[in-house]
Amino acid sequence: MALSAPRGTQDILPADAARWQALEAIFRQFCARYGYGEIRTPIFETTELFTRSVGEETDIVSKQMYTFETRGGDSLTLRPEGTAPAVRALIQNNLMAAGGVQKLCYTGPIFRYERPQKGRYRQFNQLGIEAFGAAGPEIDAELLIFAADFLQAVGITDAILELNSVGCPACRPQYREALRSAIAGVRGELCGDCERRFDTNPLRILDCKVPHCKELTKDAPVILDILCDECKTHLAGVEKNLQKAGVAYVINPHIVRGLDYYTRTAFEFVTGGLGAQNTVLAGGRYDGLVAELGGPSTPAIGFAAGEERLLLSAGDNFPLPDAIGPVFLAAMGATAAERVFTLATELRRAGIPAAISYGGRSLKAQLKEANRQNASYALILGDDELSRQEIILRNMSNSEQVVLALEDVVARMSEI
RNA sequence: GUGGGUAUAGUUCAGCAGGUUAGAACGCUAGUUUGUGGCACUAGAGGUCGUCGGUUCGAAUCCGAUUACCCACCCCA
Repeated sequence: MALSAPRGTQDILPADAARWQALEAIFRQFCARYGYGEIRTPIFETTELFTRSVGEETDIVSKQMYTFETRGGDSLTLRPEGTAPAVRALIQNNLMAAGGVQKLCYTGPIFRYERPQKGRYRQFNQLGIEAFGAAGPEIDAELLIFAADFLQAVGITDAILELNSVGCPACRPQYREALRSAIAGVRGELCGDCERRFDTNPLRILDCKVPHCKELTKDAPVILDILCDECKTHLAGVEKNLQKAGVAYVINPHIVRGLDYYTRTAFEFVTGGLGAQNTVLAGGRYDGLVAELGGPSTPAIGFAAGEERLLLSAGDNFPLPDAIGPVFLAAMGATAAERVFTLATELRRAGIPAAISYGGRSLKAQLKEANRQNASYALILGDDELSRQEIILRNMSNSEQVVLALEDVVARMSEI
């Protein structure tokens, strides 16, 4: 019985790896432009890090994390997100002590125990950035410009930026109560899920897909009406800077964040083609988290994006750089095959990608192999048995051929 | 955790009112080509029809269970 990978995981095969490498290269390029330095944190952390950042009671902690116990009895968890580990590392290594703004970026696997579906896996890869120490709206706008341009650069041209403010500890509780009291009268008419959400997460009721729920809540208050002056000013500042940069956005007051440490700016870039998972990149401001995890009170904002979703969403628009295939060395005859092996080594040591075929196949088969490997050129070593020891350089794309001397081969290939 | 769909060759799929040796396309191997890839033609290899059980003289086909994958709900840090 053959084994398969666990549910919700996948192999990234050589044929796809080029896309991943290119995606991450583009991301690193943007990080360099905007001054984000890479941080690599452990794949697993203490469970407490996530229970403290996410909250003890949620479904997230109780059934969506990969938590396990060490032999020594410590509880560890495969990281279910990138922000909390980054914050932990920031605090532990005292990065804020350097003063100014700390900008961190990361890529890597994330683990969530969920039922897989389109664009959703149990192990997936995220790329993300976090900026610590800047409270004003400029950094929000800068980060959104980064995100918008990055999505463009990877070929996602139809993503829409949806922007909202979730308020702050001063005004969000007021909104939550205003919403509850507005809906309380029709609570009995809501669907079962919303009935439950009323207690657990009333803001999510506004996003219910059931038409009747939508109808019941269409006149419910939105948070933008209830924001405090500071939050309003902040949002206005973000919008002004986005407009100056020419970044299109829409205000969507239904964007919510379940957790209390989120403040003010919240956003999602949404797109079609991802099934029910229509968010391709999301983030927001979390001025409360660093202190929540025991660090100095530090304003912060970040975003993260699932790399699988980015590639899925970009599809054929993804700007895959042209792969330059190897030089393929083909042999006519047994002694020529030995010369091929030696010459391939010589070329590779000179830094030139070289491929050969294995096992003495016909010349036709060897050239077919060259084709399969997307070879740019083929070097055909002549038949020793017929004393035709010349080397033919064949351009695989237009079949042009020239004859080379053995000692010229490396120099000639270096030019190409 | 809940619901729906699918499972036949390396891949994408056909076959299914139950009936001898299970098909196609593409891919693969080789030949036509005293050695030169892509095009064409020809031949060949490759499947215990997801697994287990049941009905039947007979099951890829009908029934049940199970597993895997896909999609959606819940959740979404």
